[in-house]
Amino acid sequence: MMTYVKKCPECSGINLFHNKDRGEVICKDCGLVVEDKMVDFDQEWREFDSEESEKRRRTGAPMTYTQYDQGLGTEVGQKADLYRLEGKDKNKFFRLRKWQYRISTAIERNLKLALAELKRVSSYLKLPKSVEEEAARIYTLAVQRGLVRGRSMESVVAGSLYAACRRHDVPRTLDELSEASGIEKKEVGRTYRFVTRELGINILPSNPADYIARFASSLKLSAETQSQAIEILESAQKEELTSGRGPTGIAAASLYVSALIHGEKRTQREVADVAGVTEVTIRNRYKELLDRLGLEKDIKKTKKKKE
DNA sequence: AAGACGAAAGTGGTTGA
DNA sequence: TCAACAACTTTCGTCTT
Repeated sequence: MMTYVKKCPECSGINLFHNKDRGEVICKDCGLVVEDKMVDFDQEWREFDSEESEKRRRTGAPMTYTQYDQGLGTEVGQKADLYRLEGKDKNKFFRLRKWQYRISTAIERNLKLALAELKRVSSYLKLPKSVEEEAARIYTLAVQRGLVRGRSMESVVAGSLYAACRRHDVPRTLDELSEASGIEKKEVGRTYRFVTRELGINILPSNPADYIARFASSLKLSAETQSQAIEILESAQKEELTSGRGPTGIAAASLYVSALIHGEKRTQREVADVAGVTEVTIRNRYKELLDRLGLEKDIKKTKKKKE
């Protein structure tokens, strides 16, 4: 079973303590309750043969936020039942079905549509299930608080997904979200900020290192280049070159430099494209990196080697 | 000819009065 | 609510390989 959270969002500590009895995950460093909706996956009974297991099991499909009723809804009457009923029973059946229909409030209908859209976008971006779940949870909360009013459903879906990505350290750029959802980039950003602020979701600035792996692989760079890019990134953070700057630009520049050092040169254009920034930004970051960390000699070294 | 570089003007968002 | 501001983009001309 994969853990839900790896790092404490408050202090970034990794000493997370799973308290199964209370269904909580607690950060040992700062005491923050990181997650309080854990599901206890153990069964509390034992079964010795198939008969007992039939009798004692009482759960159905897992509960999930990606179904509009969290997978727990009741449907009145399935087709097969319909033909078995007669007279009074048949009337009863129709009455019940009508009821069921009326119970579905506007919220539920909205959720049904939205979650379909959410799944579509999520699978387009090949996002892990956990992120999809989180996004669905965020969206559900947003609907309940009436945050969708005045905004398009799609944009809130995109915003929720973006927020979920950030929380799970699987960063996708706003551009990618925008492309997948067909919502303008500004709009996605706007609703993302709005939703996270209104719901009080902590927004830790995304770590540039999280982008490296994905960028590196789409540029087909070696593992060495990749790991050096992360080293460069870390020293850049020590030099305080990273604060206030867009994380994608920094990640892109680190990769660019690292590729130069390893003789796997990529053009600024290529790197800029996968990172979703312009060459100019890469140039600026790149220059800062060379200035503050003595990297010129490393690049020259690989140049000479070539000759 | 393509890529790298840098200047200048424009954009959208944050901040602080 | 408005203006100043920082980061980033777009555009374009020049230099280097």
